Amino acid sequence: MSSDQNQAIQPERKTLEDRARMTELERIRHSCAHVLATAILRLWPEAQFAYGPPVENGFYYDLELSHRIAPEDFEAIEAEMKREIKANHPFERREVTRAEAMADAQSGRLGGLGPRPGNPSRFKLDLLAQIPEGEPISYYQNGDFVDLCAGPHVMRTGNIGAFKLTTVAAAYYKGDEKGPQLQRIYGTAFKNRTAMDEYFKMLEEAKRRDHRKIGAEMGLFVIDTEFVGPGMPLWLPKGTVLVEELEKLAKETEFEAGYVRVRTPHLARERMYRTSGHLPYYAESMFPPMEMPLEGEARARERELAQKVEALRVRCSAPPAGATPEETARQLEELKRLEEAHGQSSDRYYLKAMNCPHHHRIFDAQPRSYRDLPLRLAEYGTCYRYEQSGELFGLMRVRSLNMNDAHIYCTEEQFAAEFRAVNDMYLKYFKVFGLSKYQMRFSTHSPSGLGKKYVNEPGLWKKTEDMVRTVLQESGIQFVEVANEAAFYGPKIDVQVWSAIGREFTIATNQVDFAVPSRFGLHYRDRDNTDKTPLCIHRAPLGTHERFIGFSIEHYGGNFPLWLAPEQVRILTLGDEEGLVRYAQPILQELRKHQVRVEGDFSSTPIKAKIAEVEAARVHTMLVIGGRDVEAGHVSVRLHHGGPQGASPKERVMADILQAIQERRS
RNA sequence: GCCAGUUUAGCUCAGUGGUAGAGCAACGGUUUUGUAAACCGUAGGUCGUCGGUUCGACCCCGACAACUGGCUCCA
Repeated sequence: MSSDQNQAIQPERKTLEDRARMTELERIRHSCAHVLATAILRLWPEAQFAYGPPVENGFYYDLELSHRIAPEDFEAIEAEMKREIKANHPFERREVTRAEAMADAQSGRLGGLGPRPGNPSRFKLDLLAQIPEGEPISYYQNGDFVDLCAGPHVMRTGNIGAFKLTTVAAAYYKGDEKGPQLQRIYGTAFKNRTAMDEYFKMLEEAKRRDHRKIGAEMGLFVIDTEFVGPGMPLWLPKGTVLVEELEKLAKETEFEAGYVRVRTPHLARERMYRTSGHLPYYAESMFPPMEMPLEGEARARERELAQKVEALRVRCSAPPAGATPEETARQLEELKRLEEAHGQSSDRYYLKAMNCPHHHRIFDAQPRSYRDLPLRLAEYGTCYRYEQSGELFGLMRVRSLNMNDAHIYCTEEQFAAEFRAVNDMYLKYFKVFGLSKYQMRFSTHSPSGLGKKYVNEPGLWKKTEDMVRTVLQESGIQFVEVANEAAFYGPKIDVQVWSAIGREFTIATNQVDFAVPSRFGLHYRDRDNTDKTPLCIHRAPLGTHERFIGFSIEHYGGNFPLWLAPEQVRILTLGDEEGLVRYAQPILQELRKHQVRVEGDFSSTPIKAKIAEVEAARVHTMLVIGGRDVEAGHVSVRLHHGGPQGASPKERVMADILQAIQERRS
């Protein structure tokens, strides 16, 4: 994928070398962003501009303006943009000194049509401060509009062939949730009208493939927000087929690769997530805990403890007149101790947001020898994550999810081979699904996050990151390395894929964990009769059912290969005459006997109508049976989206269907 | 969570300050057929929820919820 996609996700300063590599189309779009700013300033001269880069499908400009720009404003803005393009102003580059740039920013000239006294260009001032000492500072000017910009641009505004504003959104300045929120105007631009029309046609097609639309059409899943809750899909029978076919594939693949399966509950005590270290990092994303009533003695003890704490609190907040400072300090100490004990004695349960701690406890449930390693524990575990409401998105981002999870416990020596095997498993899956557009992202820590976002083990970070990098390089896998995106317990590889709509998703993950096993005190007895802590690899090549199926729906446009199709075969008779039904019925029975998902339509409905219905339902194969077929011992095959395939002996057709399913033929 | 928009029948959508329509789907009939839609009929909605303005609200205003497009986050 283009580097702009990454820039959009992770806005880092482009280097001058990056900029020099900007394609013609990117230059057009970047220039169009300047033209957009020019137009907005004509309408609202006080607007303040921040970033205005090209992105994968167009460009945007972030701005601050008291007027809320709405799509109704687009017409007026586009009219101004057209004027600027028609004027065909050249984009003139000028290098300036830092002092000059600061002065122009102060006067409001930068990112404006002229000086704006009392309205300094505050974002440009901030951007200036980010330009490293010694790097040239440049302006680009088109007409009256002067912007702080390293370029490059097209020669003239007239070189922007076709453009259109698309949406308005909010964006945080520099992506910081706590920073100021700006208005972001998105648009797109192309060399000419034809290219732009093609793009919008593609968007239309993408909309048709949207997994939410197809999911409803095909009856795959529903999200019942009223009774179940947002982000918690219900799998309908046809969607459940997809879930179970995926599980079958995963179980077979993992079995072959030496995994063993386990099953764990959906809940665990608070202690689990305190020990794992997830709570401090992750509490926001977990459903709030369930407080369990205590019983018997525990309850009496708890009550006594609560009283003691309360009494001590009163005494500490208002010490008696004669109390010495030592006494007060001692009581504060005591209060702290009791409060802690009080907190620990409560009985809280959390819905699990991840399976690893449960698996760690399984590892610890039996004594382990180096001979047991690598131990690969696999589970399709159900997890619950309290994602922010604005994050929820069809099947792609949900609150209840089924992970294709496994944890591999291994020695350092085994690590490389195991990690490589996991990567190979990804590639194997991608082949089954015909996924060719993907990118491996190697996420590392950042030293500034140590002790906050990341466990404070600089040495281990370096060591494991080196190990992963080496594996990737040795196996010749293309990857990009991204700093400051690791898990809190170690570096990871995420596999990004792009849906038909061009949306980017992390579909799979492969993570190293050097921290949590030791927190759980996991160990194995090594050759030299000492206890050692294993390394742990967290991996989920198929991600979650929810996301993977959501993605597959869009990938296939709902036209699943035979092995995955919710309804694989439908048998259609030409009318409901007894002879036809008598011939068709045993074919249906025979296929069912072999676990084929087959239905029959032996009604009197006209054949054209039956076919129309089956095509709309996206059933993979149709077997049409009329008088001619009965006479010859044939069935007429028709494929969804493939049209009539002619008549063949029924035994041969059935055998071929079974084989295609068995091979998971694409 | 933040910004903007949307919410009318199962689905796709009309509609007006004076208490709602179409097509498809569903259901009941008729129809007996060779590869994407045969005909007739029936039923279906306190117009997202709650509150306000009004003689009167699906329509105007407000709050909330869900969804959509982004941002932040992420499997």
